[in-house]
Amino acid sequence: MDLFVKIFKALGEPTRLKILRLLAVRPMYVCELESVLGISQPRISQHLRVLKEATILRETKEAQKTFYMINGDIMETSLGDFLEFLRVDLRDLPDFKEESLRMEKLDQDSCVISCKTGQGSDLQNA
Amino acid sequence: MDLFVKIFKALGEPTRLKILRLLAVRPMYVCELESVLGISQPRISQHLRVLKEATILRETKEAQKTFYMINGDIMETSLGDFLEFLRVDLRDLPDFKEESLRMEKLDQDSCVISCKTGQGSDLQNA
DNA sequence: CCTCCCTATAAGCATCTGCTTATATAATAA
DNA sequence: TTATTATATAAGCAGATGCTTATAGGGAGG
Repeated sequence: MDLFVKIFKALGEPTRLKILRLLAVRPMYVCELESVLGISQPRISQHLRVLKEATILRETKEAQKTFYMINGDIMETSLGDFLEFLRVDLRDLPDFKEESLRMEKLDQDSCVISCKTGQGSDLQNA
Repeated sequence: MDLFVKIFKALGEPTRLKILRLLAVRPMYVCELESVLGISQPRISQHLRVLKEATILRETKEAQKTFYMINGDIMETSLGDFLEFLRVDLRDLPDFKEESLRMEKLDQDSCVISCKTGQGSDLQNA
């Protein structure tokens, strides 16, 4: 889940989306991105770092230049994984261990209509 | 592009991802989410609003309760659209009109190795 | 009516984020 | 060496974000 958050956070910024879209055309040097985007070099470097730390990009050093490219089929893969994450049984997700139990308890008590009551019966098990 | 940013920004937050994952099991009332997640009601309401404004969720009012659910197949659709957005020709994206031109110019001048020079020839057209 | 229940919203606060300017680092060229 | 090119990083600041506490408002039931 943490990786999904990191990836989505990286994608949820207009400048970074633009960089990603340009690198989808072809890998580029930082200075090329600077020319094409028309924004400052530090600004680009900072966004590239975020995208790289989210495993979306990877880099290759060439002399003084740095060549940035999309990390393989990361987008297809990770977005596919995310849809799968939404589909699988909640009990199979370690991050949702407690939530899974509370939800089953809640479904058992489905005869109880009030939320307040449901919460009460839940607290008995907390 | 703005919608993509909005969607990814909404997804790039752990609490919201958890809410989304729970609603992938079944639609729920706010008070149910409160019980299952074990976090405060205002906190949930605020996150629900963000997800709703990103078109990820929709709501149905039932008396005092509000029923939240995932907005159809929004995730499959929008993530598919995003992959398509990364694939299409840059010139077909209105948001990349200027970038598209600058990039073509940059590719024309590919004989010029230096970024500095490339930037110079680009500025001639600015 | 009055009182809960459910939800939304507002205010205040601490943290995070993205930008600019300035500087550091490293490789290349003169 | 000194200067230049390419990139990364740091500092500082304004605005955004997420949380808590408090409150508002609408419906249900006594």
